[in-house]
Amino acid sequence: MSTIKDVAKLAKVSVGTVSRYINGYKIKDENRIKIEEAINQLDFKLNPIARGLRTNKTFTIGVLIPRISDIFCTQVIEGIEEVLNPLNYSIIVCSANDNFEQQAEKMKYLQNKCVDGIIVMPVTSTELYGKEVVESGIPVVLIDRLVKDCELDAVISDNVNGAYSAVEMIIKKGHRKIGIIAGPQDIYTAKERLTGYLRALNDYHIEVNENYIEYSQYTKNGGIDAFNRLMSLEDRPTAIFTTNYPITVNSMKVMMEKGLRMGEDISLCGYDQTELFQMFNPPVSVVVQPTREIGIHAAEILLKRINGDYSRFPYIQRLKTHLISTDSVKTLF
Amino acid sequence: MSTIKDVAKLAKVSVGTVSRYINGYKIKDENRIKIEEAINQLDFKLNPIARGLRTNKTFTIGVLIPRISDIFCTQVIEGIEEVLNPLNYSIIVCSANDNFEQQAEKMKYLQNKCVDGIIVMPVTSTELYGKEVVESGIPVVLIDRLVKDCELDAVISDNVNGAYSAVEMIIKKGHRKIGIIAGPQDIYTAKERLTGYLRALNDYHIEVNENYIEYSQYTKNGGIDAFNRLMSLEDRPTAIFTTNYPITVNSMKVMMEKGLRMGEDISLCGYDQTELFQMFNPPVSVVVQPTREIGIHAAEILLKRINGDYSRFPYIQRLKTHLISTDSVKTLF
DNA sequence: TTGTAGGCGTTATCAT
DNA sequence: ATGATAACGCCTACAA
Repeated sequence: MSTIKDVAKLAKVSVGTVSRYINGYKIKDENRIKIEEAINQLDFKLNPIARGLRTNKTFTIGVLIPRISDIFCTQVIEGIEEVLNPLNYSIIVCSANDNFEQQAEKMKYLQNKCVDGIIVMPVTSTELYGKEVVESGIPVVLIDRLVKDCELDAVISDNVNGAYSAVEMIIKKGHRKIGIIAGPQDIYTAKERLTGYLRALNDYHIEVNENYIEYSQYTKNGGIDAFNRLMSLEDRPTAIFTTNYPITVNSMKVMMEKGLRMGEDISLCGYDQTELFQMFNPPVSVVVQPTREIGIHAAEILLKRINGDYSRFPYIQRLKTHLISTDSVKTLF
Repeated sequence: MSTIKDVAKLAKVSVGTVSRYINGYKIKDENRIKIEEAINQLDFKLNPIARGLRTNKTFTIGVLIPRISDIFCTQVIEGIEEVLNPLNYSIIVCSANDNFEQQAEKMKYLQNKCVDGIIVMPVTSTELYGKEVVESGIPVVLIDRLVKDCELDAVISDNVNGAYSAVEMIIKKGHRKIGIIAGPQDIYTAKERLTGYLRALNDYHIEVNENYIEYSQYTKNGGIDAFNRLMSLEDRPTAIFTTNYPITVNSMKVMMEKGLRMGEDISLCGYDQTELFQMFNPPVSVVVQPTREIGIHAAEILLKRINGDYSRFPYIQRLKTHLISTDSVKTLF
């Protein structure tokens, strides 16, 4: 690997001139040409490690998500890449494995790795595990979930209205006994979706039946027990709103096992999209989040902060969801 | 941020001693204690950038995959993480966006980023785009696909036997008219799966009908036309083997649209697993790859190479698949 | 506009 | 076992 020293020698200029050329400062045309020739000839590549040592910038950003194999997370990452890659930033991906201790650890880890900024999807909304990192001054942008008592930029989707639109659709199809499997109320998203549910019932003057509100973890196996409890009620709901992907999938699984026909014996509306959902018979109604856009906006805000622009901080951006309405929710009248 | 200089000053030793302590060399107990105290007091963290400049090791490895939101890829990454994270390596994830030019670009990009090694899932098997990078001496491990004329370590799944087991199962259920939607034959995986198909037919003395062999791209929308062509044959196959995830999904989509019942009007066996596949009625037969294991083994080989151990190079590791056999393939006799 | 030289935080090579 | 010091490759005053 050749260095700017080699380039300087070959071009018969000083390293300073070479460095200035690289960094876009004005130099004599004559020198520019000589330098360019030397760079080509030596196949010179700037060493980002050395530069990072001087400039305290590594051109890498950390992305910390609850789980790597979660399609929601990776679609967000695609959005992030779309923005960051053209600017030559690389992204270090870390998984918290759905675990808040690991989240705190990985936050510190990324800080120690000298990333220029961090985009994090918190595993819980009660507290930002890894807060010390934020306090150290490194830019951090939240995605998908807000965290209590935490003044940070964030890009989330509008969960209240997302849930509202789903429940509204269910109501308009004639359902009155509508169950929900909500997530843990210490998770921001989960809380908001429950709020949307309650708000819709309220707006349409439907009395809330506490028995129809079930809770479940937002982890991989969530929803199974909750769904079973709803099904074993004496006056069971005619429709169920499942508030995230695993809960939706697992509820469907239980339905299959029990021989319940979706949209016939029981209506279902889920959250988060998979292409496969639309291939069931009937296709599954879902609230779709703008995953890619979340990534794009998060990356853009982060860049702004990295470049020292702290205007409108903390900036909380709420993106609209959209609803896919299908026969998985039966039309009663 | 404090440096080892600060630590040295506070502990009243030289920077050399501190550095030696950090790197696990023997130092006087008395000094060790003083240094540890100083480190705690200053909350000293080693700067990996500076270290990297000296040692030419960054403790980051690059992972280059065709597409980030592909579940197969992310499961592999989880395996990689499992091995690398405990060792303090971080992984930079890059997507080639199913495009060989981008693959070449990203290979160079990773090299310029000074990663210690690269794990790459090639977008095609005809050539390793980014070969110059390999020639520069940086360790590279292939996953999922081998590349022609390319002597590199690789971890792949046994596609021949994977396909063989699927077709064998179909045959044993009484089918004789078995179609296949194969992938582009310049992709190693695709070629092997076709080989497995042919070998199974041969072993069971079933004549190959060229009309039953269709090809399709391995991209997101692959399989639709191919499936339609098979369906429009006068003497159409009774069962179809779809050789990757998108083709499987899209074939199912076409079936739905045409009102063909899977496992009844037409039998289907696919490739690659999604939890949703098992929730259809009937569930979908598939060949399942050991994704996580591929990641684990790839990371382990890469580590070996990074540490200078080039024994048994190039080492090609072939992992077994397993078959989920369901009623999506009808039992004829 | 250019060259020179010091420094970024480590590690490694000397002597001691 | 330790201390002093020269690298590592780059950027950036500073002086010219």
